[in-house]
Amino acid sequence: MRYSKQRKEILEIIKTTNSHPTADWIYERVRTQIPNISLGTVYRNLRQLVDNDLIHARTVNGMVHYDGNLGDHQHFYCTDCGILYDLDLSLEDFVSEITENLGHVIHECDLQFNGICNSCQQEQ
Amino acid sequence: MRYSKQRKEILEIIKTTNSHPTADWIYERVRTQIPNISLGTVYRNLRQLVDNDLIHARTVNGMVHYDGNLGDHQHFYCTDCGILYDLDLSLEDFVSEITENLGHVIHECDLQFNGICNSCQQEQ
DNA sequence: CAAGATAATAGTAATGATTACTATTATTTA
DNA sequence: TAAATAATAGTAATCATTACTATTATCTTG
Repeated sequence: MRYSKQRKEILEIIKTTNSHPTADWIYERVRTQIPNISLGTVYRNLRQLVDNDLIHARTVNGMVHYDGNLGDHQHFYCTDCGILYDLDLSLEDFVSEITENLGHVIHECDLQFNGICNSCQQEQ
Repeated sequence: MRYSKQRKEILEIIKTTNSHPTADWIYERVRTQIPNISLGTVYRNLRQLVDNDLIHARTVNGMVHYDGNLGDHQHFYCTDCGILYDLDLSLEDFVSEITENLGHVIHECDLQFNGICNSCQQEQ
């Protein structure tokens, strides 16, 4: 992977933003620095950066949000204002942390494990 | 909300399918019963059914999957074959249940809480 | 350091899932 | 049973994302 100034700028924006921006938001932002950058370049780089594990992608409400924080952490999504908050919690007491300490009201809990299932392992 | 034969058939399909189908899969399936049903009708009904909490929607890999199982449960997504398995686990011992009993290998854990955040509550 | 190899780019066209629109049809309820 | 209106089929439009192509920038190696 080569490092063009477009790629450097896109990575820099994601790394210094903790609001989990979308591709379009990143495009508008990077255009202030590189006015004639192509939207396709933004998408190509986002995919490249995710594939190389330099950033993470997360789909919320059908839109992909990018996250430069690679540390193991969870999220709280406000269904009213749409902000996706970072959470840094131990599994034992996350619920009380969210409701009592942070004051958010939980309506849904969205837990999913990704990996290779039993039957796919048999085939290898 | 009225109950047309299209709506009844779509709901029936989702309720009797545990493979978390997509809109397009449901469209192909319902067409065997109602050949001239419109794809728009399928989407309109899926939204309606989700809004009325008769089914749940879940986005995986940028595609919306529908779930007729309204009970509190978690999921395991195989990144190889793409099957989204149902899990019914207590939070304490879910990881050992998945790896030891079910034999799946976990690569990622995707945990998100949805609700109303502290600052949105202040505004009300 | 120069030059060839090739990865990345800008710009544009295409795709694919989903939504909007409109005239017509079906369901409801009084 | 008939008026009120929700839902439909069919089609066009939208919106995020991807594909394509000729050109440009980056990397590597002699």
